Amino acid sequence: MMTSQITSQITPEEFTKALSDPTRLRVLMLLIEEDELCVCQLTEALNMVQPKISRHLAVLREKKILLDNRKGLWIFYRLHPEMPTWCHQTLLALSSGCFDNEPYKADLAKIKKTLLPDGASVCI
Amino acid sequence: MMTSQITSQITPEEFTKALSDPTRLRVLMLLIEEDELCVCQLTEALNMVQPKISRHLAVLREKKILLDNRKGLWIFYRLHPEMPTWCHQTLLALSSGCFDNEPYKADLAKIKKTLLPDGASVCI
DNA sequence: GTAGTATATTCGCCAAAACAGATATATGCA
DNA sequence: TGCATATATCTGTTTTGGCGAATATACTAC
Repeated sequence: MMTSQITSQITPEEFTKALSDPTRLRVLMLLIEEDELCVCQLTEALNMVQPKISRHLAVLREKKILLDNRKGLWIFYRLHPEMPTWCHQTLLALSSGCFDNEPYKADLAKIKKTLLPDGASVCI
Repeated sequence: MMTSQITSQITPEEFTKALSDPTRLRVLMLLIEEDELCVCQLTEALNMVQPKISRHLAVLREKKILLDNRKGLWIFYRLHPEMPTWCHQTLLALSSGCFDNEPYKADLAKIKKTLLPDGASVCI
């Protein structure tokens, strides 16, 4: 017998609420451009204290918008691969409104600087 | 001399915050499908008291997401024609996540019932 | 003018959510 | 084992934002 796992999908209301915080929006915009980022990279790029970043990451993780992946001491976050298509397209549409403006442009520039040319990431 | 009117554009933070309320999201989803709707149609379709609808419409109007247009006793709201493209595309992406589900499906059905076949709208 | 209808706004209250700071947990290494 | 680093969570406080109810405004018809 096959038991299908019912993974409750995020609702549009939950999704827009998750996007409604400026910090979370900045994180998501970065993760549209970069496959994965660790907490310390985000803390550095957004210039915020670490617990603040972690709390917002937890919100996005609990809604299955982000997926976390520990690699030793670091925990990397990425857009959840099973996120519905409409969520991804919403983020893409928003990104075209973001990257012409601050702080999104500067955030991305800062992140790019912490990435090695071959894509390997460093933590400070 | 030509003086260009600097109309401050909505920011992505302001936009996502405007979308983060369930009532406002429902209104916007309806206005993606219907060119214009008056307050009493929205009040009826969403089954909410009129001041509640009006307050949420005011939020969207102040952010220039909606444009109001009085016709006698009725005030019709529509998506603001000068809304940035990325806003419109964001709403479109969200709509494909909404209309398979409640309450969006039922809201739209209710609205359709209050429209005359020729598109002229009636108020109850 | 008055009356009636549609819509907007104000006010006081309450709950959700963000915050700073302190602390806890997990991992790696000596 | 003990220590250092990265990240998560807890706690108490403050801010934000939605709500119901009452009231105000705008328009139409008489």
